[in-house]
Amino acid sequence: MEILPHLSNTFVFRGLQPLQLEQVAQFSSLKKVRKGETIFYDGDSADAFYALAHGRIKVYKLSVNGDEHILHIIQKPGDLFAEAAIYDLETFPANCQALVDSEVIRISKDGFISFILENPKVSLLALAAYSRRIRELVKITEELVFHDVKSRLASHILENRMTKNGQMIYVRNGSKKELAAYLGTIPETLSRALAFLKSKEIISERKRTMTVLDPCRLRTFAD
Amino acid sequence: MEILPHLSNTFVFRGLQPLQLEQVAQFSSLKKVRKGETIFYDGDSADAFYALAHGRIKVYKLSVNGDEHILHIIQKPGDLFAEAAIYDLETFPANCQALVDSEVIRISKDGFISFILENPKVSLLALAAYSRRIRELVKITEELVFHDVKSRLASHILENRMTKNGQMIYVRNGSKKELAAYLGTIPETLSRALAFLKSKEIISERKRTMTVLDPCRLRTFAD
DNA sequence: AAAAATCCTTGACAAAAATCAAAAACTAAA
DNA sequence: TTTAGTTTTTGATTTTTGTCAAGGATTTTT
Repeated sequence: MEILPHLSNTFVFRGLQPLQLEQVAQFSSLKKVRKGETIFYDGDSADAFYALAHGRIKVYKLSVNGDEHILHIIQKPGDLFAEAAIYDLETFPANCQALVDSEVIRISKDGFISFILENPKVSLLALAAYSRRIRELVKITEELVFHDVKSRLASHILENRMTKNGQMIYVRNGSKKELAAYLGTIPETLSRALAFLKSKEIISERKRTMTVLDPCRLRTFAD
Repeated sequence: MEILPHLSNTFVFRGLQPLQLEQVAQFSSLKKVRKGETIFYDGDSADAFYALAHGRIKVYKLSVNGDEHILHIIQKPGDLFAEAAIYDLETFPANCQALVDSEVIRISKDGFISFILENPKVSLLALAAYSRRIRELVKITEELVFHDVKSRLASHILENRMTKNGQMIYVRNGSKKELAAYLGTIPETLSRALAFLKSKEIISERKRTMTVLDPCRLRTFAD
């Protein structure tokens, strides 16, 4: 059980005393999930929440005709998911599936609640985590309402870019279908948006790496 | 100072002991705001959060060209707003303005944090409140991605309807412009969506009251 | 390396929604 | 009540996005 190092890497439990971590470990368990495996379904009874140990997890909703909309992709070890369901909901409000072979930590709802009651400082960390998620979601709705696909793509690239020897690059880690779902559109529309940016020589693309050729003009599309 | 009854009506402080309420009152203050008055602007430093005593408040973002998108309308006394900014943000992430003459309770950030640390049970209530907001926002993004304006309108009516002597009615409390912004669209498009539902005799409208003539068919548009 | 499967792109078209402009309906003020 | 103001509706048009279908490209499997 090498669960402790993973726990101390979650931002809710980071900075806890070793003794407190031991307590948390008592109501937590490590679970391996294979690529494509579902961790929980929309509507499943929610008696736990999860932290990512390593891998890639998607949290998504399905529309009546089966289109999926990705609400959240968890890929940073230590990030929590499904916490929203814990406090006042009986069932999970979305589906959750591993995109690659992953390991997740399952943290029991009841265990966590009694732990919080005994360790009030932890609750402030949890509240902060929640408020971050809220702002993330507010950002998403704002993007959806104010901006078209081109500009949502531009923002996304600018917010997730890295710099590699002077070049501004964005490395896509999922499929384009996934990226499209994340941006609230479909692969065809994403493809056209990308084609547009490439035709204007604002970005270039090779494999999973996009290079931003003209950051300035990309920014004008982003807002 | 008739602040105590208002406090005990907020869902974070509901159920608190009189003594605890007194404590909360010490770092809270009642503020009158006139219609149109701004409570805080996007970017203002966030050293407090708010609860509605009575009135109507909008929390909204402005796009670069001045279009407003309403993220949240607070009209239920006791509802919190601007809490997201408290825990890990220095500034408010949106604007906030009174839609009618209102009274709000300003709750100091520092005061609240020390209070939580001494009263861990309250944090569970706060966490529950947060998770509700998260689900609300998830619901909004989902609606925006999956559904067109007609169906967002239909859902909205169905979720906010009341029953008055056998009739299923929806009473609009803001302007249509406000409703349009809330639904993530513009007044013209809302107007057309309404005209459509009226032409099909699914709803009728008189003043600010819409009567649902055919709940069944309205529901088919909602999903 | 060939075959199969999946993913991505492109085109033609249809639908949804935004924009612009103007008229109509409603409200509030003089 | 008349006027002035705002809000709402309607029409014509354009832009954006989705749908469907087909062809390429890429990856995976055998």
